[in-house]
Amino acid sequence: MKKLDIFKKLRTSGLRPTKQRVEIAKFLFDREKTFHFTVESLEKHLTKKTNFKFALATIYNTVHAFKKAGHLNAVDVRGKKTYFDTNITNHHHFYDDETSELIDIDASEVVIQKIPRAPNGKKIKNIEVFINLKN
Amino acid sequence: MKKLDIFKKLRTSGLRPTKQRVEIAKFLFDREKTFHFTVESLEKHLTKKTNFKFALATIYNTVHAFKKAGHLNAVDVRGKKTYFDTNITNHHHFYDDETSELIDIDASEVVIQKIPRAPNGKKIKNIEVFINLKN
DNA sequence: TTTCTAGTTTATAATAATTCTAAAGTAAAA
DNA sequence: TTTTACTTTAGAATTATTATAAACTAGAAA
Repeated sequence: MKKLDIFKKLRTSGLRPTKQRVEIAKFLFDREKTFHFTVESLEKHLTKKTNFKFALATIYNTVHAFKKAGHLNAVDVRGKKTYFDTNITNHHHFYDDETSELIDIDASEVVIQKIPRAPNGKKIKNIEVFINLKN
Repeated sequence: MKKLDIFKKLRTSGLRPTKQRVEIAKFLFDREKTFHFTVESLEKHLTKKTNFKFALATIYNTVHAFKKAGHLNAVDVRGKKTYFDTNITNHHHFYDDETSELIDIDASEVVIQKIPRAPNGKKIKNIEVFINLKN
């Protein structure tokens, strides 16, 4: 991902490119494979990688701005922490309860043959499939 | 649901039938349709319906014992609170983000034609489908 | 029955994740 | 440059949940 694209992510999220935000955006978006994180894990990675300090509030704010702009997705997983996903394409997840690990499943790997129609005046926004794992 | 069944739910959860627990079990299981609740909403319903007082800790403990015994399911939903479901059969959900409302979908209403196989040494425990709604 | 014991309820404290706040700092417009 | 509006930050506040310990109670034992 080019440097310009990082700035574009920030700009389209309504965020000025400050030092912290640029590092967060680089860390999240400058990679081949998508990945999953919590605010806590992101903070650890960032401080380790950059030697700067990141207030948790800054990370929360930035991540939420990215989510609002559609550059990140939140994933609903059992437990207290919120997981985020840099994969914003329509896709699904394996979830391993024992390790709390999420694994992406490409949308093409899941074919749904039949679903009920949405209730009274509602429309279907999207479909999420969770395949829970055990050993 | 017969009174005996309420006591059976408690017994099979390893819980003595105390006043509070009997009321909780009656409220949860003595109904035609399954329903969804949080600990907070359950507390409100119980105090309104019975005029007793229920410490939150009692509700947490009881609900978790029911879950552990398989009489309740936890549902992963966006947001901080944990939702529970008295429907313990294999099934799916509509979720309405705007109203935070969950609606059951019978397992037979969803047919999945293709899923990927589980990763390295893992097995599939179950599959949950969430159909997110919009207006 | 009454007594005793282990399990229970309760209020409150502790914890954990997240959000808020207000002061000090910084990017970018003027 | 100077100014202004937006940011970062540390720490306080909030929210959901879990832990604690003292008072209470169901059910076994006498």
